[in-house]
Amino acid sequence: MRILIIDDDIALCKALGISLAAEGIQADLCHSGDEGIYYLKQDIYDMCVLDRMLPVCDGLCVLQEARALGISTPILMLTALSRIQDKVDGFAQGADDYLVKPFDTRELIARIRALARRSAQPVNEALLQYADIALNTNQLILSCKDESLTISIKECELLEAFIKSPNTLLPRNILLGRVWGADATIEDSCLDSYIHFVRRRLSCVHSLCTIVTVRGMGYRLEAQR
Amino acid sequence: MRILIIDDDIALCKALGISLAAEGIQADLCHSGDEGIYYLKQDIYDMCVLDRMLPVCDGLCVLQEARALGISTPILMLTALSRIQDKVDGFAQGADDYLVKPFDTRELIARIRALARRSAQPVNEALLQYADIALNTNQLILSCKDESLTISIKECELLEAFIKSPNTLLPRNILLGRVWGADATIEDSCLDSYIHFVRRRLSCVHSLCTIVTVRGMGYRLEAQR
DNA sequence: TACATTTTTTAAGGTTAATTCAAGATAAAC
DNA sequence: GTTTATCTTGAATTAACCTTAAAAAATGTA
Repeated sequence: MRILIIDDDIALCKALGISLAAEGIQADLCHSGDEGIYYLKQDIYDMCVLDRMLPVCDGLCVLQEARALGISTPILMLTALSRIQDKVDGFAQGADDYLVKPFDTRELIARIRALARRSAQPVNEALLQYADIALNTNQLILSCKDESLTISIKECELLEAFIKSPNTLLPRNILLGRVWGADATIEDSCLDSYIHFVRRRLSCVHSLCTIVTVRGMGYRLEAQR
Repeated sequence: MRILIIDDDIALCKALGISLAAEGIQADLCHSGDEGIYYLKQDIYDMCVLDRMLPVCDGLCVLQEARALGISTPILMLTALSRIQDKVDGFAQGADDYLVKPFDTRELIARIRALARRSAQPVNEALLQYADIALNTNQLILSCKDESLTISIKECELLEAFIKSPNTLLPRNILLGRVWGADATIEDSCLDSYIHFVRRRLSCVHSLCTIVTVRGMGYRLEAQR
């Protein structure tokens, strides 16, 4: 993690830099608002610690300009002012957190961590993959290279069973259990139909995957070649 | 915006609920850790305000359990303790912000806004945009190119849920939660109606966006081509 | 307060898609 | 060649969804 610290108190900056380094956080230091904007424009920081009181172009001004430039780096403001209105103003201008000086370094580090964690884009998709196909079980989307299509719930559950155990013979009764539950009151022919449907889906996206039948036993998902 | 408040101080909760409502923030209230977990599991909140001191299952415990369950809702912790170590512990467990009691309601609201803003994709909280549509959630105005019209609160909240997660399947129960709250005593058909209303709004402004239904699951907002 | 208007909720019937079933066609095994 | 399992197809069934209308609630206005 790389962060930017903008504060005219050079001694404080250095001390902070050392404390953060010990925590594995790289900190770039600068001491004026103009410099700060210059660095922020690089758009390479996970977050920024910004002092409210700076000569010439002050912290609030830096914040405003940064947001106006479309820079969305998370910003934690530091200030000697503890007036509520100052905090409210800071937040209104686009600050993400606010800490009053003097502060404890441990609290600052904890807040930096929390802000960085919160700002990272979450990547949570139930995406199953095998060979050239990908199955998003949340969205019910089957894709293969640049083609994709939506499928039904049952089709998805059946294909999911195959992708989770590729190149493995899955007995018919196991498949029935996975898709329709252990005590389903379903005719065997229903599985036949769905095997057919899923095969059609696979060929529709021109996948190399095929469901091969093992007579008297069940089916197996394989990739050609 | 819909948030969850978990605090055993019932009077404080009510007062907060009223203050937040005045700011256009919907708050669901609950007064124990167990309840809190139950509500958080619904995954319908933009953020959560969590008291550190709760009988039986305390705040830190709720936080831990929520994160262990994979719930990533932003959490702001409240506490009467101002010891640094307590804050550090809270952040380490996955809290996103920390406020010491007694606090000023304006500061809490500012922090709630900051956290929600940081956690949601769009930079501007009032104006949501996707593809050719823009939704002003303050003024309840939906616009598309040079056309615009005013819509109702419920329509707006539903559309807001879609715009915040475009191209993503939103299950029916999630949508019900986002618009009507976790424990709404609402018929499913009401959601049907509002999907219909919002679709009519979208076509009325000639948007390229459509709400596609994923049978048996929910709906997804997509932009044509 | 009474009335009008808008918004929200419910209910009912029509429509469509997903699922299930069954029958004939096909292919493998003996 | 007969038997058996699987494939394919189409039709029946079921469940989800859409649309509409009207009741209920909330809001605004005289």
